Amino acid sequence: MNLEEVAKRAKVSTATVSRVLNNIDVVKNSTRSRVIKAVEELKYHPNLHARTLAGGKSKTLGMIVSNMENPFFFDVFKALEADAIAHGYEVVIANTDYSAEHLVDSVRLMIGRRVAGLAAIVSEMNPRLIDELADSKIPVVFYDVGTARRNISNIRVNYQRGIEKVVDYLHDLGHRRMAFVSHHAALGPINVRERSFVETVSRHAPGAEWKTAVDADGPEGGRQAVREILSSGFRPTAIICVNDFMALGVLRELREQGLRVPRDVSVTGFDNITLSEFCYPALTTVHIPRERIGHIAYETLLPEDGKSPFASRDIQIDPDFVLRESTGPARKA
Amino acid sequence: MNLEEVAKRAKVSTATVSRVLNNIDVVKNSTRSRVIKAVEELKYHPNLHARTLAGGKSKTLGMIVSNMENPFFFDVFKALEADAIAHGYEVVIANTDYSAEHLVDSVRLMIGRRVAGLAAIVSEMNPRLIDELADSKIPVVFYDVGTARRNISNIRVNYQRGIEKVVDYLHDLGHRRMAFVSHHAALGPINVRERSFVETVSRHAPGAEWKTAVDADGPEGGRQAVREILSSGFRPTAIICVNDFMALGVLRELREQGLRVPRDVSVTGFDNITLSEFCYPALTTVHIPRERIGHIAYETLLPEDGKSPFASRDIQIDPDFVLRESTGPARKA
DNA sequence: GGAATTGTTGCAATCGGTTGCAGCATTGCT
DNA sequence: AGCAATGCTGCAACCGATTGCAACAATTCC
Repeated sequence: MNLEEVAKRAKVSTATVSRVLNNIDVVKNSTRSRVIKAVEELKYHPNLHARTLAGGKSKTLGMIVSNMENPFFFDVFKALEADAIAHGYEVVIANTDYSAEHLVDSVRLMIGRRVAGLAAIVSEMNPRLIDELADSKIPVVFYDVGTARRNISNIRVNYQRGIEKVVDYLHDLGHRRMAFVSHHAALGPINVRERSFVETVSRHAPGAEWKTAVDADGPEGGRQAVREILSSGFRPTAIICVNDFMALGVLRELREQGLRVPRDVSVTGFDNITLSEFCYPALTTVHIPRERIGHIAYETLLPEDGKSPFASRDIQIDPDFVLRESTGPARKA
Repeated sequence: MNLEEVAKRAKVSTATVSRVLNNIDVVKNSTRSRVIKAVEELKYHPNLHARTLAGGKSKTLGMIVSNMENPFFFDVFKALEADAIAHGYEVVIANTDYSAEHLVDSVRLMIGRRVAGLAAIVSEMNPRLIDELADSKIPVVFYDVGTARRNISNIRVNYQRGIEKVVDYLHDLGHRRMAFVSHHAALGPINVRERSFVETVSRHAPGAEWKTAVDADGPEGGRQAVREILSSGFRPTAIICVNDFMALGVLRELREQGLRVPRDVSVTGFDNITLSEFCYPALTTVHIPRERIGHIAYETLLPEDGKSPFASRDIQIDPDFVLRESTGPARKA
């Protein structure tokens, strides 16, 4: 079922059918309706591959994320997609599950698909792979990885500042034994958060003891991390989590172990995902404007007409501290 | 950057390059390595559209879901994707947000993309649209909507049975005033769940009072639904939620209103998503084997070699009751 | 009424690959 | 050495669209 069959049935050329389908308004009304009739009768659906191949331009955006299960990524996606759809684009997403291998495959796939733009919201990326993207000429926007270049823009959040706000706040409440729970990604912003934690503690909370634990991203990972910390004998009065998603599991495990939050232990998250407000107790966290990030990503990849087609940008975002119920004064020993 | 340039550089024809790229092992080793060298030097990435167009077959599966934000759908996706990737396929997903319009667009897009198979995990679908899919000849598997036909398979869960188990259990605990919280989808399985609720209450819990409330799928919707119920003056001793995702919001709002779960009110979910175990209190719910559904979907669309290419199937799944901490005896008035 | 416009439609090249078939180069066999 | 079998590679048609250009048709204008 292709253009030709439709053309035959409507007794016109494929060129005319194509024009009708693309709303090019030079076609006579009577012809147009004949074509439309044929299209419907044959239940014809244009072949997207042929279309983008012939047209030379793709109407799809790509998005690569580390862990779609974590609502953080989904929220960014949702905003990006809304903008895309509003402008007649679609967005295909790829989930790497923090695997470098999957990431390579996903990037190659996106290039192969000749996407009109690519948003990579991943915590790390091999420099060689970044080069590959740079050479592809595809407009790219990274979230917190790599550096801006000709065809690559960058959105970054000041994690350092976010963690400082958290540590400062806890230190003021008297906390002197803290734990940091994070996940596997060895490089990139995650490590930035961990490093920030260590540095900030030694600078803003001198003399405090601390410990870090690492497990998979997600509630289950958070739970495991807490088990690891507690079974080591360390008894923190505050647990700082690399993100809210893991914090959910931390809360759960503390409850299981009979520790009250925040009376016995304070817990903080990061990101301010919707769930952080629905868990118990509601999480004190740091707000990352995910929706804004999604919109910026879109606007960066596909600027409104009038502006230059694609300009490499470097955008900084300063996160805000969000106080809820999972934190309180440190318990006296 | 295309095959021809690579061919020129390697001093061979495009046919040979194509053979090398597709691992067709008739190419002489020395030639092969010359081609590979050229591919790498030029950082060539084959055009996916040209490839599927010329090859006639697509290596991608499509999946359409109602609400990717709800972990239920993500879990199904994850299992499906794992199988797909293991067999060299990729899967592109479309999110309809419960919008019939988006659904139509998504289906058309998938057909246009000539996917090798399509999994539609949505709660409702216009019969005309189903026909469109049927005519497309694309292997399709529905989850709980439509009926099996030539190229359409069906996986369905016995909701009726699931709800019965919940209502029976609550009735045995003495609950006589129940509320049902569900979301917007007007037709399909959601309504099945609601209808099941009403029928089951009148059959298994004769004389019980009940009320239903509807809002958006998700924690926020659950919260709103509870507000609606309580502000109407109705004071249920048990709230049955159409799914766990909404139940999260129900728990939160009850807490806010000073009602203890399960002492004052019992709450149940449906699906048994991971979060149902991490919220407080952990949810009593009904387990839907999402992972299994994903695997079945894959296996149905792309049967292992040896079996017939695609056979229309109709699969039934019986859900299990999962007892946790959010339910208890009805409070005496 | 005939020339100049303007409106509609078709021809055919093109996008970037895949693949059946033919042909040249080797190698094997007698 | 001569012929057949086999290995490797290239030619060219094809996949299903888009689009510049030419051609024909319908109007408009003087």
